[in-house]
Amino acid sequence: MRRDIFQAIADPTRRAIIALIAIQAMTPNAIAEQFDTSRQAVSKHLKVLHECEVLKQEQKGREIFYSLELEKMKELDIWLEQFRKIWESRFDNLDAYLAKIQKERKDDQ
Amino acid sequence: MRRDIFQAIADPTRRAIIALIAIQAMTPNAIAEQFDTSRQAVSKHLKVLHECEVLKQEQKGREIFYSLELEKMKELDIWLEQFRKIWESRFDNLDAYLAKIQKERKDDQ
DNA sequence: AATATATGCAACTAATTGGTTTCATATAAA
DNA sequence: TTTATATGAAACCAATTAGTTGCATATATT
Repeated sequence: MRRDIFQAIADPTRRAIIALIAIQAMTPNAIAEQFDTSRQAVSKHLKVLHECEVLKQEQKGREIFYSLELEKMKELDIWLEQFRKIWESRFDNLDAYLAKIQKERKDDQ
Repeated sequence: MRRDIFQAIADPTRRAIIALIAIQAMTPNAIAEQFDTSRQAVSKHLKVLHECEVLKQEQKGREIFYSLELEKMKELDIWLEQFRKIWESRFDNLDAYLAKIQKERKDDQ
């Protein structure tokens, strides 16, 4: 089964769980209260996120606290890097273009 | 049907198509040659990516050139921003911690 | 010790996905 | 004008997904 950060964030409920947990560690019950779906459905999402290593668990008695594994989010950031380079270079081109037409206007004077 | 950038990049073939097209605009046939799947399967991926506005089309005679819509990739970047803030603040904490123990060592001397 | 709470797993289901093959259409080349 | 090429759409299929309900287990609480 495909288990990666891209598949993990494809589902909107999972993205909401990630955003929720980014702020503070939470138990499955506390998380489930924030959604309209059943506790078990949330539990399945947590399983997926844990298998992708997006979340980590910490057992405290009968409770389990899930927290965000920031390193995994960085993987996404790294993938995005290639496009960031492109869009920055396009801005550079725009800068160069603006400088060019500005120079031309100056030359016209 | 859910059609967003997150769902668009969930599939590895689609991510490969995006990366391929980021470099230069390409026709469906040229793209399909890069993959093991059929031209029609690639065509379906292109349809999804186009519907998500990740790709844009430009018709030239009987050929269609697909190119990347960088703005859509920025949407992803914006979503990531919230986590970037967190991990930067954690690094700040690490910096503060390192400064603290360094000071303590100094005090011990 | 009996009961309540927190959690995960199994079995089932409807919808979606990613692929295939076949067919239709539009443009270019002979 | 006939033929070849580029592309998308339709119908179908197997696998996956996201949800449900019911059950099992472990830890607290009474």
